[in-house]
Amino acid sequence: MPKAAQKSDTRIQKKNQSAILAAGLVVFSQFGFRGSTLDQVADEAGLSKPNLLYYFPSKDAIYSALLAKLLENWLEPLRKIDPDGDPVEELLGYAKRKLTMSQNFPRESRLFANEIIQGAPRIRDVIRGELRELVDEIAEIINGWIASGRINSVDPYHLIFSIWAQTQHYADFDVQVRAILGEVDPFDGAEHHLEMMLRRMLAPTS
Amino acid sequence: MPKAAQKSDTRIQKKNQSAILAAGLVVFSQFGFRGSTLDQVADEAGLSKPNLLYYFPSKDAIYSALLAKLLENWLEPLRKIDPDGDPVEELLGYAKRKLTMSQNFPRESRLFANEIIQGAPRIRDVIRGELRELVDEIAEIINGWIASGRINSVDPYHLIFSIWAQTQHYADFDVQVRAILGEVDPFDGAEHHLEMMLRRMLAPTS
DNA sequence: CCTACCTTTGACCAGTTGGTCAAAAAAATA
DNA sequence: TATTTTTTTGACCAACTGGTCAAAGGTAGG
Repeated sequence: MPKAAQKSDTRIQKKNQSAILAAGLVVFSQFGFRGSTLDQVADEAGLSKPNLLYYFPSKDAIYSALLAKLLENWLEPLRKIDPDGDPVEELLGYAKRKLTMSQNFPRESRLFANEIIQGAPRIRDVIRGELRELVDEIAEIINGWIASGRINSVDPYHLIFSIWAQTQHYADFDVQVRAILGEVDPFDGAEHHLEMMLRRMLAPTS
Repeated sequence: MPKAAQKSDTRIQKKNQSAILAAGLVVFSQFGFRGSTLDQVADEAGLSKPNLLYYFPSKDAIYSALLAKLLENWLEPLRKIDPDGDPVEELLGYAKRKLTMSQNFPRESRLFANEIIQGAPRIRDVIRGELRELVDEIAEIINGWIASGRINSVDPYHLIFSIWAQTQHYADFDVQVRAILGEVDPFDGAEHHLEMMLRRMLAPTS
């Protein structure tokens, strides 16, 4: 590893570190932590294995770095929900942001899915802490909207789950979705479907 | 492996084969094929590794046997959709059947998810063949219901995806769901939410 | 060009992996 | 009980795993 006392990353360091993370994402998102090997990652990054370990102290360090980076982007869209905005548009906006993430960062989604399926050994704390609190806050907001009659009655937690489920499905089950749709681009129909679904579900029946 | 020419499985064979498959399910569903080891499976099954390989010729054989068994149960609920039944009740019934499967067989769901995330190397053909055809048929049925005005207009493919996504989410992301809900049982609210969502979405607005 | 540091690599290591095999132990059969 | 068949196991193997290390090759600044 480049000396800890170093002041800032050199040009080469920046290039190789990001090459390693990019390679790690490709490999880990497909095979999970235990199913991936350093040789695979090194190969994908176009570096030798000892060279990998010059930039990261261990396989675990690469994986953890990826997870950490991922979690930031993962929680962010939730925070953007505005209690003072129009309820339906806020929730719709959130769903669309998540869908766009599935489209643009499918590997990140699969990395996350892999980690959760394996029991979330490295992000248990974040999920039980930060994420849970954040979801609780949003649930409060949604309950407020319901109480004031601005949207239909729904369980806010399951509403959030169903947005997560539907948006991530297009990234995580990409292979299956494309196999069934054939030539059709999944994301074209997905956005329209999601919007329609949420509108019909949330629009107050007055 | 027990001699191929054998007439039928002995008592011991039946017991051990199913013990191995049960153990394989536990291990493979958590770590995927590449992330699992024969030692883990043997340990979980309470057998020695060479003993495992007396019943199954290879790690791959155990995994493939599990996948094959899984695929049967996986496609079955879709086939039960009755074109002559009440549209909303038929779709609701399907969704509930899938949710019950997530509740009772979460490991099977995760095994499937793992396989798909990894690119479905061993079940590509089934997905592109049998599954696709089956979904096409159901899509036809749904389109018929829409044409006759018995349910609201929806894209049948994305409707099916959203049922898959939401039901499987409770099995595949079990850890996350429970971390957020705390003491609350996810499946209680899930069924009600799913039903309400589908009814609001499908009920013809006349 | 020289020096000091940064980067890369080949050789290597101990532990793990999927899998084999002959022989021992148990069961079933006669 | 004697014999045949099925089941189990310990010892073993080659390939692969994550990781180390000393030495070689580059690079940047003086």
